[in-house]
Amino acid sequence: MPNTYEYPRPALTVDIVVFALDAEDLQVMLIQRDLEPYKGHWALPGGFVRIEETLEGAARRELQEETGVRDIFLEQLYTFGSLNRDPRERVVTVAYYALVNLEGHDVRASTDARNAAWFPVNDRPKLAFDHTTILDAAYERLRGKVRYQPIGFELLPEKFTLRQLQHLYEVILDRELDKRNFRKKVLGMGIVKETNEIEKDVAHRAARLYRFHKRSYDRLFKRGFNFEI
Amino acid sequence: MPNTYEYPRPALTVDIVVFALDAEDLQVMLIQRDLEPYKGHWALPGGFVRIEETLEGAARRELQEETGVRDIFLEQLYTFGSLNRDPRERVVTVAYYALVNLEGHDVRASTDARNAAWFPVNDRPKLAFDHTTILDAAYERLRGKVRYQPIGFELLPEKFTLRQLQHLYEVILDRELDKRNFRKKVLGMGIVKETNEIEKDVAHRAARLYRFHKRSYDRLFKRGFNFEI
DNA sequence: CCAAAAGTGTTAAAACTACACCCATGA
DNA sequence: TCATGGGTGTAGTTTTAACACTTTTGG
Repeated sequence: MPNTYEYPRPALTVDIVVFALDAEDLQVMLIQRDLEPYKGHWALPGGFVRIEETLEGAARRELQEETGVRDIFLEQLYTFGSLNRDPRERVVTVAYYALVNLEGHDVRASTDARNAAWFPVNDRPKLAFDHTTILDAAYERLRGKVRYQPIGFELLPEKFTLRQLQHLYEVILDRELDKRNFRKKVLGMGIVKETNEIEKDVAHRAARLYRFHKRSYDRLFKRGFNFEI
Repeated sequence: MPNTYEYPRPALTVDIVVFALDAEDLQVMLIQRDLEPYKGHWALPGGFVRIEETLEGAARRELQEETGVRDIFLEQLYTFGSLNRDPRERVVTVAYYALVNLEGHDVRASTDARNAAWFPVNDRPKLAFDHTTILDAAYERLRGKVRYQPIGFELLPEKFTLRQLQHLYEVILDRELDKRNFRKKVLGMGIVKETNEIEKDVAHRAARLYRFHKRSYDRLFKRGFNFEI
């Protein structure tokens, strides 16, 4: 008999918290459920782990199927296994968080016959299952990690202004930063390289565009350098 | 038919990396396997998650069954799910790491008819499965986390000397620290309280004993205080 | 010519680093 | 009385934090 085991096994799923940044806020992508339980509620994208795919593989597949997003920064967050997470049966979920830049990826607001949409992290609907707990954990991880690892760049287009970068940190850390000190610090680290382009279509002096220089960062990191905003 | 599912499911296990500190080194607890595969090899304590217990519950149960250790600091590390971790079938494991103080807990070197023993983290045998990867990840997590969260105290007895605390950081961070600067910093944070006891049975001037003051730490932490060694 | 954001240095305060000697205790 | 670690302060350097004006550009 296939799929029969000596002892009962929990179902295993992945759920993904996808963050993006618009001009105002940090956003999270949610999907409206079309099945019970929690039909009609908003939830994190996710689904079952297949027997022949890795956890990260499952996360990437679900993300593409449900939101059209691919080739993005994805990192494991935490595994949630409390007993009554899902009213149907025991389900253990491995949660991931992802960072995308809204310009570079064609994140459709609706795919796969489901309703997908961005919500501000701080102004979101009630979520299905324990997804509020998962989202809170992801947000906290992001806030913590962004300070000492240069993952924030994943939320920006390849070329960005220092103002955009500062805005990113201000939104995530939820406090204002001093412009001069911020520039001094970021430029002093030598991990962004200026391009010879400037931003376009702005109604004021155009700012220089910079690019994250992973090569420099990796070199510094190996020497014990501590990226810290 | 019980334990039969529509789709195949991976087995779900927990594995625990238990760290302790002796006078010299950081140690890790390993168990010698008495069954195939990897019979006779050393491995991390761990085992299957039962359908009616949480992940952390499974970790604590296995830890007690296999090593006799209980009531200790335990934190989820990472979930490992690559396809061929286990030669028998697909097994996903949720790894935890634990910190114990050798004085306070009666960690028997052998229980449950198995052979359990401490090994220096930097001088350990080859491990079964992907347990070397798991141990390395735990060690890295410990090194990272100990610097900005006061989890190191879990490796010490309730009352400890500042020298012991400094030694702990030197071993984990693998570098020497300046005695005066270290004391200045730790005492300046106000998160250890001196007791009016001194150490005993030492062949030199006895040092004052201190105690970690969680209350003060929690208060500072809420105000955004950043514990940093 | 106005509105809006770009870009740019200095100074005071705080934190960090390096460093050496006397003291108390038990063997 | 000797060996061992306990305990203590200062000075130079580096890092951080606070702060305001001129320039460029498009509307």
